[in-house]
Amino acid sequence: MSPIPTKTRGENESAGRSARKPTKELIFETAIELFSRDGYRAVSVRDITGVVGIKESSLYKHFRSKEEILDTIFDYFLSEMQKVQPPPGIKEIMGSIPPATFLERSFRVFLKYADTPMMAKIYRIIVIEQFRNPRARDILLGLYRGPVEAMERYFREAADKGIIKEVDPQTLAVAYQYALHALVAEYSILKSYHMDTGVIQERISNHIQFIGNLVAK
Amino acid sequence: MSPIPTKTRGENESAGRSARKPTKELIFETAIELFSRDGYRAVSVRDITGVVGIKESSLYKHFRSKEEILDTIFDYFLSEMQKVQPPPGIKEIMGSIPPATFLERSFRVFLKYADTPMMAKIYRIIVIEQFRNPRARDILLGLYRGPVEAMERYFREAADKGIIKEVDPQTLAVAYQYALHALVAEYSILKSYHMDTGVIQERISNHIQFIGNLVAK
DNA sequence: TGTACATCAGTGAACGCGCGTTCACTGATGTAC
DNA sequence: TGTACATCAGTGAACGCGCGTTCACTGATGTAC
Repeated sequence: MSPIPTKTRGENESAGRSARKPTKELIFETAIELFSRDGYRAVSVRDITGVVGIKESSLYKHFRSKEEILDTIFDYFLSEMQKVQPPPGIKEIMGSIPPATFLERSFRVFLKYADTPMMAKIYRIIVIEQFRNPRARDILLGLYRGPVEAMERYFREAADKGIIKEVDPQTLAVAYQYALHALVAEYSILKSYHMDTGVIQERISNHIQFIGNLVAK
Repeated sequence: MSPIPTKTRGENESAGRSARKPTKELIFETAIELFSRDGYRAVSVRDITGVVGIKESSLYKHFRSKEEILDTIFDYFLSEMQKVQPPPGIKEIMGSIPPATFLERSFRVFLKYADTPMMAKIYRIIVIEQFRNPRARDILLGLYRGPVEAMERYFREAADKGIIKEVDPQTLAVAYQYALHALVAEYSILKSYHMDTGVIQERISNHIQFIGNLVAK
């Protein structure tokens, strides 16, 4: 269930050239854009409604408060992130491909959902708000721990089945995923300032290959 | 040269029981405390002066503007961070100790300067402001790249001297330092919310040992 | 097909409040003679 | 030792401005009969 219902009474989806996104969606997207640039506190309701093209009082027809917009944004992020795991058909293909290929494939699944303009912006909001907003904190802690646990399970099972070398699965998962996390975090800064991301993308591919080959038999 | 001069005319350092920190220092420390909790924008000049115990107009006797306080905070962070590198006597001891010990020792030097209450708080400010403030961004990018470069040099030289295995030094440095960066970032969140940091500290020690042993001959 | 009614997005004005900064001032302290 | 002056941290009041939210309203649209 999407946290942003897009259809309400009176909207004509087939309106053609004059079609315009529902106002609630415009508020939602504008808030993400502005919050991700300046942080929740620095963006005013008037900033948002000014971009959307409505008066500030109209915003309250769609959201009960400014805080509710932020909550809706976090809801959306979580619902998208749920799609990342589990990697589809992990059990079946695990034994038949080299670990580097498995890691690569898993990372591409992650990118598919996480490397969209909207998710990138929400990630920035979470980073900005992590010390102030407990929900942002919990989401970010989940982004640290979830992938490590998932990768630890993979390394353990793959080692048990004799597919990869016997290395402590948690140690390996930590070295792999925490590094990946920081690499993605740097990528996120660079992208938000439109700086060159070539070097960091190279480092990411390289790291995936390195850990994959490290455990390959 | 400290960005916060602590002595001015009229201050009596040996004043005994009635001694009080210079107001400029109190403003500086209070601003760090509040900015690190809520972010620069969310903290008002009145918030700061209220804690310090002066009127808001008095703040402008010490800082030209609210923004100048933030700049002074960044100055302080950079001047402290300069002390971290280079690890003292790196060249001499490099060959005589196992790589895991070298990494451990380097990390302890980092902790000595970075894991103080004040530096931890400034780090949080930098994280919060990274997408909005170009100085915060540059400092954070330096925290990603500086240590990687330093460790790359170590791995390269150590490999050249036959002290460690021949692994691509940059790949190794990336796996080592980026993971460490993310581990420290998670440690930072946990500490700011007074949550348990035992698990993450264990992971840090473990990671240092893992990479150290990985390249040991 | 025509009419009465319900729904609801959007409006305009206002609310109490806090923002960063300025400015003429006070009064304590240090310095020069 | 006493006096005149300079320095400067701190004050109190005010500035123009923007904040999140409320509220009675308008007017377009869909629904029921």
